[in-house]
Amino acid sequence: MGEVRAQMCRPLRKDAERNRQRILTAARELLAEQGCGVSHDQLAEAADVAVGTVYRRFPDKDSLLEALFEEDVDRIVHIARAALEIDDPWKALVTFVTRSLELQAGNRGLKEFLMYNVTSGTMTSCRARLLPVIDELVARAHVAEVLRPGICSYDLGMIPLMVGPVMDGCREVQPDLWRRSLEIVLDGLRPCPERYRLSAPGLQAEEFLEVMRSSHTSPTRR
Amino acid sequence: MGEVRAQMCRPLRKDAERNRQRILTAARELLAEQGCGVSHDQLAEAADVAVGTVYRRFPDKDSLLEALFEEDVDRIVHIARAALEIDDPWKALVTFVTRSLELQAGNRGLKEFLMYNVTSGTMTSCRARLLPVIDELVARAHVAEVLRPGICSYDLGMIPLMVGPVMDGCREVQPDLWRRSLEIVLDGLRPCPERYRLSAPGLQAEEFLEVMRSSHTSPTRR
Amino acid sequence: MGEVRAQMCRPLRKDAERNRQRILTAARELLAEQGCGVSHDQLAEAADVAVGTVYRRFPDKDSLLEALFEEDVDRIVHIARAALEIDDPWKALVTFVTRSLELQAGNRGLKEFLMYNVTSGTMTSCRARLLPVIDELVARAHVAEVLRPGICSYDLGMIPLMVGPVMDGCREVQPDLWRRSLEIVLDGLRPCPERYRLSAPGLQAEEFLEVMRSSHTSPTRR
Amino acid sequence: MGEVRAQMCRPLRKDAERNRQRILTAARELLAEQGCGVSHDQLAEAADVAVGTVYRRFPDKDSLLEALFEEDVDRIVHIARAALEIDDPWKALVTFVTRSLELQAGNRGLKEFLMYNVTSGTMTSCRARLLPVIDELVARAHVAEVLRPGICSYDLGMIPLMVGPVMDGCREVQPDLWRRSLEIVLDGLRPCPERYRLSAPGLQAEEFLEVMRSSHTSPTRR
DNA sequence: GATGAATGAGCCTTCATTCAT
DNA sequence: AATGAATGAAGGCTCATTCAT
Repeated sequence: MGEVRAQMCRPLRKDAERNRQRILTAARELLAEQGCGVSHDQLAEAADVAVGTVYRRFPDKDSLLEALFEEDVDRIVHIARAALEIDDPWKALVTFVTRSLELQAGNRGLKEFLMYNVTSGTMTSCRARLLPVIDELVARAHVAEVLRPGICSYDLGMIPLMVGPVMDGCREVQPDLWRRSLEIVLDGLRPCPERYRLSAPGLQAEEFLEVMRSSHTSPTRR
Repeated sequence: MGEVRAQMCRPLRKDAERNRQRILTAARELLAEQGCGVSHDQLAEAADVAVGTVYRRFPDKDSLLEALFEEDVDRIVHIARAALEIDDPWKALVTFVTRSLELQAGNRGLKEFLMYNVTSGTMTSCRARLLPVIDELVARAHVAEVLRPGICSYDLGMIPLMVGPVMDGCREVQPDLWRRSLEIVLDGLRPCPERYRLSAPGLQAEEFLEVMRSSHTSPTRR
Repeated sequence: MGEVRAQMCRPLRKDAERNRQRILTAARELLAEQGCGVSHDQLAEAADVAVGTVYRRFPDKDSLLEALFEEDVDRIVHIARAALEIDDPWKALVTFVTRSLELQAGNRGLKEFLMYNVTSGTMTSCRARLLPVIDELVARAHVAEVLRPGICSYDLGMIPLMVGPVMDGCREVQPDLWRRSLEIVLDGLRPCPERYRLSAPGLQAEEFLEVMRSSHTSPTRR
Repeated sequence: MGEVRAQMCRPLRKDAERNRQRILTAARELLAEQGCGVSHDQLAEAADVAVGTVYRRFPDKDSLLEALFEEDVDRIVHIARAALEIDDPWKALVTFVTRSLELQAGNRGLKEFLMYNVTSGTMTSCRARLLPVIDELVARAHVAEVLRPGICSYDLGMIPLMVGPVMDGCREVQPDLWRRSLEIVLDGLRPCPERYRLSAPGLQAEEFLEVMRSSHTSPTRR
């Protein structure tokens, strides 16, 4: 919110911009380590500015989280583009998902943000940036028939949500355990003609797509 | 801890037991709605007792959460037993998982508890109660060759973690959306001979089992 | 207070008396170690009775402290009597004071009680029991002219107050340091003809005695 | 601690300094009356600031007590310096001790602080400020042979501890009664060649000094 | 704009005391 | 009489947010 206005109005004064960067840098590190619960005071101290400055730049915690998240999305877009270079469409998809999750693995704040913002406006706008690339990854896989029919980009979008808690819960035990759960999910995305079907299957693809699209155009606010 | 003693020593006095139930009832509702962050004061007010009473019965938040969780585990054990009555081994497994998740769907507190207690002692003891039954479900499925080789009970244990955030994130959009993600995971558990394999697969079954078992015998303390 | 009534009315029932003793025994130990700040719950637990029982027997903390103090006074009277057996009047006095303080040295609760009850009714009645014996010690010393003229029993009564804080403050450094301060005080009690005098001396003996006596007949209540 | 930083870094902002003074003023009064047990809430109300402000300035009770105590020490140093102006070495000593105690007489908090901080770091640093001046008072008295051989500054340091409880205990009876006990102690400090000796004297001077010095260089932490 | 002090609500916890069982 | 559960005031502390400097 506050962020948006700042970007619209005019470029920030030089020192203000420098402070903004300091805050972002400090916040990135702190949030990755300690999650979204860090206090404004901690942030301010780490950034070596006063609390008031944090508030001026990021009127609420969300606007800060969003700014950080935007940067993460940049990287994920980058990963997705890189994956498009891979010839094997399934391998491309797997590479994209795996790389994205590795990004998320060490970043506690990011996982929390994802969990509490599935339907937020920020998430919607970020999805808008990601969807074209992911759609292409998905489309290629469908053409090659290496993806279970009916799977769409939104299904991929759930994966970070699903794997995050496994990362957190198992880190102490074995930091890579999440890869096993991911493998199961990826297997679940594969086509498998002779597979048994649940008698009462969940949402079918068309219905699912409609629900997701409508929700993201006019996002539900909590 | 405090709870344990109460259960070991002798039945509570009648009035005490009544208050204990009041607290549990209020807590169940509050936690389901608002998550584990509810304060002792809120609990006391909702249960219509004084704070001190809450503290007497549940000296720390954990002991309360654990009491509630025990009840949930009771139900899940029940669900698992009921599933064993189903002839079709795959259907039994699916039914168990689905019913368990339905239990969890409306309960924010339960989901949070699961996420933050993967390696806790409580979770370990609860797992000890659940594992025998689940093991049987899994064994039957393996015998019938309807479960991907290498899948074990611990893999099933990750499912609540994985589906929880999808439930939360999508509730506002469409409360049943998680069933679709679950379907993907369940498909991932199916055997599929001709399936492609990831070039760099995650933990293999044997290694995985060893890690999980060792961690749960002497659980890592946070 | 409550104590008094209990003693007046009738002998306690046997189990009640047994509980009373348990409480006193536990309290003696706990208070000696931890001072007067121990909670009723601690006391009850240590005595292996319920809090309510502590309250029934000793309606307020003071009545318990007083009961314990009575016992201490018994011992001090005993010490004083024993000191009267010593021929050298000065040595008798010194022995009495030193032994009393040794009693007090390991008893944090006793020191605190003394400090907060100088003018209490209990203290007054205890003093009444002690005074005759101490008076005799003092009188003998005066006759032998080994005590500075004007010193009276009440002056001796201040010594435990004075040495207590030295005991507490220096225990960690050297548990016997208080003996040095005591020595100074004892030296101050000796006659010393050629001694300089303070230009503005404090209360003179007669006045002092009068003040003390009047205060102790009808003790000021805080 | 919190205090220290404030004093080191830079002068406080004007409004902050004003609040700090308010707090100190209120605290001085409250502590003098009610002892060190006053709560942060009481302090805040008396100072007409919010609790948070008290905490910001004095993160723990100790830092507040220390700030107050520093001021008291300032005054005592002043008194000691003034005493050095007095020609008669004994009279100088007596004046110093008496004036210091008068400062302490009406201040319950100060007495408690002294009693519970004999070996604290604060006390050690304060002693460091006082010792030079007191040493001079003591040295002059020794040269003039009006002080019992072996008495040192540390012995004088015990006097406030000793007289404090007498002040408290007797205030209601007669607020000046402590002067009589002080007189005894002062007499104990006088030289007196023909005086009897205790058969088993306490710590001798050399040993005493060593104990005290070592303890105050590296103070024992409670 | 930046600063950081002040605010005060709100959480956690303990404990003296009462009173139903 | 004994028990021990319940009460609730009170103290300790933190932190998001505002606003004077």
